[in-house]
Amino acid sequence: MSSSRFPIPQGTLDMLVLQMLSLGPAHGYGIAQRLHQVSREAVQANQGSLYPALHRLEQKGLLKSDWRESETGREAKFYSLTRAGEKQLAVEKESWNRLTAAVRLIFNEGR
Amino acid sequence: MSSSRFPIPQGTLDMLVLQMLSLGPAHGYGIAQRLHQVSREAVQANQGSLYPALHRLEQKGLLKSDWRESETGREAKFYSLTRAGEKQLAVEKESWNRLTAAVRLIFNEGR
DNA sequence: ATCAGTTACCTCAACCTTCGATGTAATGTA
DNA sequence: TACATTACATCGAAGGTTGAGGTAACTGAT
Repeated sequence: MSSSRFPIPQGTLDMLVLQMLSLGPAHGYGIAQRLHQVSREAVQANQGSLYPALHRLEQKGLLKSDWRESETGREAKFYSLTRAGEKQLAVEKESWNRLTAAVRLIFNEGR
Repeated sequence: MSSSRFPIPQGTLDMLVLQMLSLGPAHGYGIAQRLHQVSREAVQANQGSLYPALHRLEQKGLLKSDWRESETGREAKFYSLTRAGEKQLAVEKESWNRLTAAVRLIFNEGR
């Protein structure tokens, strides 16, 4: 409630979704929960961002989906990484690392 | 040329510009140069992103500008941080740190 | 039986930023 | 003369996030 939430920058959500799915298949709602828990409440995936993200990732061939029964016994759409998705995750991690390294340099210059 | 450039995520450029100006006043072109040098060629600010960013930051009252003679003896628009800009920079740094910390958690979970 | 809360999916318009292209103009240099 | 650099600017296209709204089924409590 009170903790000021930072915005998730453009493109970052895709990477986080791919990362979550690298731990195994999950449905949309579950991905949001994983993200929330694993980040210790820091990341709160908006449903209005998450579902479109899943759709475009699937359309790009980075994910595939099928309907299965969820842990609660209800039908849910489970997503899993494709080979291309794994590769893309590696690429985006690498980009992220370069970006954060650059920002670190920028902040540390001129102490 | 060959080094694949990562995109600067939405909102990040503003923070980087503020940070550059926290080192002292500079004109747009100079900010781009500082960014490029300080980041060791990793960040390449697009002029089509940079000038609009400067304009909106000034409009928000985070920067102020005046025309002065540049190092090369030509007229240039020098920007400098306002008090509000300094505060905003602190806020955005804090957000950035929370974001990167969260992403680090997400990546490290499940090694 | 009803009400609230949770699980689980989805869509849409508004907003904002980045990108790449394009344009102007002055200076320096080969 | 011609090209690269400095230095400003604008514009449309593209793309993703947000917040709001909507559907539906299941659970537990009153």
